[in-house]
Amino acid sequence: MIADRGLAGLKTRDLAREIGCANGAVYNLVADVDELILRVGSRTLHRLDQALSAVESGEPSPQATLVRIALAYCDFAAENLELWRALFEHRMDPDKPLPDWSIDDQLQLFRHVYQPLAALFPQRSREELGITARSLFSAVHGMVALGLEQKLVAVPLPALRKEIAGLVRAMIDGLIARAA
Amino acid sequence: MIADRGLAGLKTRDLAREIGCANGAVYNLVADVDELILRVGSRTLHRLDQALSAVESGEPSPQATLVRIALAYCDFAAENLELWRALFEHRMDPDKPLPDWSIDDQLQLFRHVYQPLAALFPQRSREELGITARSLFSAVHGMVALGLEQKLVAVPLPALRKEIAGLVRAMIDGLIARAA
DNA sequence: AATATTGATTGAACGATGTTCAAGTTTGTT
DNA sequence: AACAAACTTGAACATCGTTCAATCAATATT
Repeated sequence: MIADRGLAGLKTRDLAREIGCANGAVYNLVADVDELILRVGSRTLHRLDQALSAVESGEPSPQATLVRIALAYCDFAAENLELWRALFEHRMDPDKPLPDWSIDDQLQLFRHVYQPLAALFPQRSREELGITARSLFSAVHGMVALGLEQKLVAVPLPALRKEIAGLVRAMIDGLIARAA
Repeated sequence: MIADRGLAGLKTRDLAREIGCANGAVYNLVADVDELILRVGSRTLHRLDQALSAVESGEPSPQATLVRIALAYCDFAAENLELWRALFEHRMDPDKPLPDWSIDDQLQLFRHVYQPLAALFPQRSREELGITARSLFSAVHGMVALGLEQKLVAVPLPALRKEIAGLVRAMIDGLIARAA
């Protein structure tokens, strides 16, 4: 339901009707809609993880791998738009903290960026690499997020991919030049 | 109310009580909560615009200006966290389109990135520059958005500023190197 | 086999929330 | 003073997530 109606289109009554039970029965499977959304998010993150892993195989240069990962992220977001958006649009009540399994899911993502980065900058510490990996990931995420937004001018997907590839290469080149 | 309770904490009844009128009277000032949020967003965007303009004065190099703009964006987001989040968290019904004045507000933002970029790459066309400006802006936005997120590990603001400055410089260096 | 216990299922009900609207009140004009 | 226009009110409506007493089914126990 999230996939084709968006997070806002998820209603417990519709959901109950679709799976064939009374609306109250939803709460035997799940404590909250919050938990429901988190569990859907967990599946989405795992599929995203697989999509990113699929492009890491046998690549010559770490640079090329990073570009391919960024493009794979973009493609996944475009092909799973609503599910991907649900990962970031959803906000918990400030007092209810995220369960640990959900936090773990999210941290796994940076791993994909971390490894090629570690190959590029072997002299850097684990912390430095972790921070840079997060920054790089965030930058690409921002480009995808605003690029796929309908709010402003919609960017055609091929143009967005080209921009992402260009800017990722520029970022890596710049990082290498600064390290030298 | 958005500023200190967040978008989700904005309730028409609370609002009516706070401004001293009946809950129905809110709809004489505004057609929707959507419009209300958009109007608050407009104010936020104008203040953001001013904050970015304030760092553009008499700067030597376009590079330094771009870094300062990125940091100013980060600082504004940190100091106006909930209002800034409201700009991006809010989603309209898919059938109700954004009013023109709201779209204009948002497009103005890219102007700040466009001008220093045009100084750096005078040979590029207006379209190319516009696209690159949007990409650069989006990348910084992504770093700020995920950096200020409490969901994952909270990043201390000084560390985030350092990361943004570093990656912006790297991106610009990379763009220049590729242009050569 | 008969009964008791446990657990799932139901759907009505509650509270919160955005929105509407008939009725009442104020304000402005002639 | 009399009328019209506009504003204000607060009750009512629809739609949510969520709860829960009652019912039902299944399983365990005697």
